[in-house]
Amino acid sequence: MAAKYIPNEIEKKWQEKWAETGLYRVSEDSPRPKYYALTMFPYTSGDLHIGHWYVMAPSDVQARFKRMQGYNVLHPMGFDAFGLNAENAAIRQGIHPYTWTMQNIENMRRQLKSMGAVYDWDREVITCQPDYYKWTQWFFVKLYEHDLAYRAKAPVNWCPSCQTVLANEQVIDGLCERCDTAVIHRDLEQWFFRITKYADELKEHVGIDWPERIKIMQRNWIGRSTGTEISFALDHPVVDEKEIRVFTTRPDTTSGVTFMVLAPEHPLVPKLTVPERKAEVEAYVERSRRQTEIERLSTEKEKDGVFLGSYVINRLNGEKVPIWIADYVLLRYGTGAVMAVPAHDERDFAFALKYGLPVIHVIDRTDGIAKSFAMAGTMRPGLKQSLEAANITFIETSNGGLYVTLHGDDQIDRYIEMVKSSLLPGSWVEIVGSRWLFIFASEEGVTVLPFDSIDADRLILAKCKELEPNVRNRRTVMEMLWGLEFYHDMLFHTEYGTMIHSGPLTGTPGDQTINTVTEWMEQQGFGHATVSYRLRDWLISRQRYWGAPIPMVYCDKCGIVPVPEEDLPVLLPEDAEFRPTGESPLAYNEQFVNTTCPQCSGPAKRETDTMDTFMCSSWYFLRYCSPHYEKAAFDPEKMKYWMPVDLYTGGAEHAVMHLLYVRFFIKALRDMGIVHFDEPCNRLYNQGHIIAEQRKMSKSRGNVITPDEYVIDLGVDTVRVYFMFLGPWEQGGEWDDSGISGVRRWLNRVWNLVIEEYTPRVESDGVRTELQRTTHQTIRKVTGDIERLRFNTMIAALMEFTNYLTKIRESSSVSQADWNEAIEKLMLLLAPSTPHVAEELWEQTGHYYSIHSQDWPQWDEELAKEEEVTLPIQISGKMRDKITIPAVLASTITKAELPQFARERSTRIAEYLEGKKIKDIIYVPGKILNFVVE
RNA sequence: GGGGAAGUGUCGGAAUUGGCAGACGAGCAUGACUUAGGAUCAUGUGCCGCAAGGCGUGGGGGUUCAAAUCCCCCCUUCCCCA
Repeated sequence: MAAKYIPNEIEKKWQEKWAETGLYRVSEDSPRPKYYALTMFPYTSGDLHIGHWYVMAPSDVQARFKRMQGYNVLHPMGFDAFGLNAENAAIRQGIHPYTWTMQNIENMRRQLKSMGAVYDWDREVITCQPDYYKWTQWFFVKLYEHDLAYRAKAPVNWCPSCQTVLANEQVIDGLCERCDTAVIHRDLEQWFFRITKYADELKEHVGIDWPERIKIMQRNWIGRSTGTEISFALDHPVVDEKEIRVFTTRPDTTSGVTFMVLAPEHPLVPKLTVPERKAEVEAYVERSRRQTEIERLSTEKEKDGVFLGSYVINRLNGEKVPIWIADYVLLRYGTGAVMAVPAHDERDFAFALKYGLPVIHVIDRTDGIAKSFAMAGTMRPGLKQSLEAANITFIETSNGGLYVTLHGDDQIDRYIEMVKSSLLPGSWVEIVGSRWLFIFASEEGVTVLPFDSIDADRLILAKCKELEPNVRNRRTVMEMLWGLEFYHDMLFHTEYGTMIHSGPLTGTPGDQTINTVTEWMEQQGFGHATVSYRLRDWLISRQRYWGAPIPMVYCDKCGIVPVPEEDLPVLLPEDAEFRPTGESPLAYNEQFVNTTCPQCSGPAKRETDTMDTFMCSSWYFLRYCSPHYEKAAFDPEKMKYWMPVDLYTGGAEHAVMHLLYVRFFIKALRDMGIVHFDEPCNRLYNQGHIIAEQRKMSKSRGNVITPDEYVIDLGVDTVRVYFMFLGPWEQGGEWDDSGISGVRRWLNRVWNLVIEEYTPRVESDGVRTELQRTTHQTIRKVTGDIERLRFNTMIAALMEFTNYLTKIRESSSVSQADWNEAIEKLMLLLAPSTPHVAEELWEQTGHYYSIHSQDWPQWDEELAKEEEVTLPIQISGKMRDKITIPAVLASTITKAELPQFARERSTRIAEYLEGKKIKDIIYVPGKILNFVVE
């Protein structure tokens, strides 16, 4: 009896041997083509959990596969080691962030080693080590020198609990990403990277194979919108500015502007506030400052605002437009001011109704529908009959009022004529929707007033109030119309249509409005086409200790001076004091703060903020190319050899942060001449997430599951395979270990299959060919699946192959040589997935060390080809029988021969066809045969 | 509200992209074996039906000789953005 499979023994044995012999040491002087397989490095938060393994184990399989395929594979590992977690631990437990981080790394490294990956540990990169962050700082200076880093005062997201600034991306639903505290706004002097300079290039993903959904997310995040910047005239005694500019994507609606809204923190607000409104305005500004962005933009919340008491002039029609502030306008977006067109924007419409601001329609409906309500007692008898005669639809109320719906200009015109003659003096009727008219009748005659401007609104409302006491409390015509539910669907729309009520531009058709209006405004000199982005510059300052210090010095004489390369790194002092004050602990460290100016050698102060950790992770893949290089961030030759990355795997949660920053970084370096390519990685793949108890695993939630016990219990190869076998990699899913023993059982079977002696008995040529065919089909399937990162079906194929080989062993019907060959292929196919088992079996079957240095098996398309095919036969689309025929025949048989052929081969089919007339025969060679019968 | 992904047995999932639905594994059932194990092996296992057969891929409609797959409407879940 052969030795049993005892995972822990062979795992230890081979991991030691691989390390001793330097099996996975990577160098650049190889005749093989290079392959850079990068996995997002982990953040040093503590233990690795199975979520990390789910990311790393399949990547390792892919890298091993590429290695066997003959590539010189770089598949490195490192640690993203700066960041808030370490510092928070320091505050809570009094342990220095460096100590805490390095302890974590030690444990994580141990766990990673137990996974048996191909990582070349000589290339490990740790971002919090001075020899790494020296170069992080160096890149900062480079960006500064190329005008891609600048300092500005800006309202920033501030987490009161973490006491630090957060990037927009770190604010989730108005809460801090890390501690779920509500984020507030604060003005601070900050460092920014000019990522917006690259917005257009980042929006395109030229020449790279990235998942469509990531590209879409990045495009949405960048949010490029083309529109028009329009100037509104400002004539105010105490304000120097003579205009307020707004950005809009709907310049065609400009003549419908009935008010303007500024962000509460807009610098003009104090000056534009009239004294009697000062208290109200200040209170509102104060309140919105305390609110989170998400509260301000929430659609559930009713929009509110305050009138400043000042006006701008709409240069299109000369109308005086009141200026309001409202918190749904953000200073960061566009110009911090928007023109409000309540007739064609839902939010503005609600705002106008709430505050009694006029609503003027300036874009025609495209469906040509108009509505009118003829109130009971306002019409002479006979209108009903006229409407019926004209085929106009209406609903009569119990007291004789008519709800009229008009379709098209003809009906509207005819209706106007009918109304003109039917309307009783002292009454009015309005037509809304595809026409905006008020018809008034008095003893003197009939007056038709177009509802087309703010003045018209005033005039019409006054006349209505005279006639009807019920509407005397209405502030606008629209408020009056809104009182009638029948009209609701007519009162605002956001479609593009022909312009109306727009002076010289009236009549411009809907498909030309944007261009025509913008050109016209350009000629008139108060508007121009422009592009606006949602993407903001990347704020990188963090008021924290545990990050790379920003290498800048402030000198009274020379101003802002970067630290020269020979003085880098600016080291973090070891004796920092950790207090949650909101300022970097570095600010209290006098030895750190006080320095001399690199230019004039006079006394100067250091920048005390540190960098966002996304800066550290923006170039770590470059460092892997030459991790010990001292003269620069990387050895240019080695970088040229390895970069760009061939396959980058990691979670989709980095879609708009890390993955956008990395691309920006590379583009910036390219423009500086430091790198030679446009994109950091050619192929990106996002695996899904393993969740536990419906949530992502995290220490704070207490739902962390570590791989360690599974490894001790079942062996690491089983764990690796189980992660792959769970389901499609990109999908992730809830952790459930109920199937893991199945994988272990399978590996047991594999083990026994290979180890136990095989004795041929009756050799059969037929079985031999079949064995060969199955082997080659398996090689083809496994190769294709790893290439496409479909690990679950790859494992299933290997299981099927083992099941098949078990049957062959039972029949003992192939020669020893044929058996050995099949087993050898099986071991090679297993090598990337179960490196330890494969290596041990390789040795036990008398092969030389190491299986991982062997060539990946090739398949022969001819040998893999089926000799016979199973042909399903349908009668009128229903599956009735299957017949097995030679593959050659399947492709040569003619349609005419088929009915007879099928009858001969299948009595069932013959019965079904008995007495039936065949209307049609569908035959897809080797796939399906379908007789369509009467 | 907008954008994206998904919905298949008891469960995880498969289906070469329009051609045998349910591969592979788990679970369950029955049996065999035994140095009684976290075994191992064999057989069965979508639903209804004694059967012939019928029904079945979230629901409803459509295209097609043929739909899990394509089109339209609706429902549910997850992710991203407002």
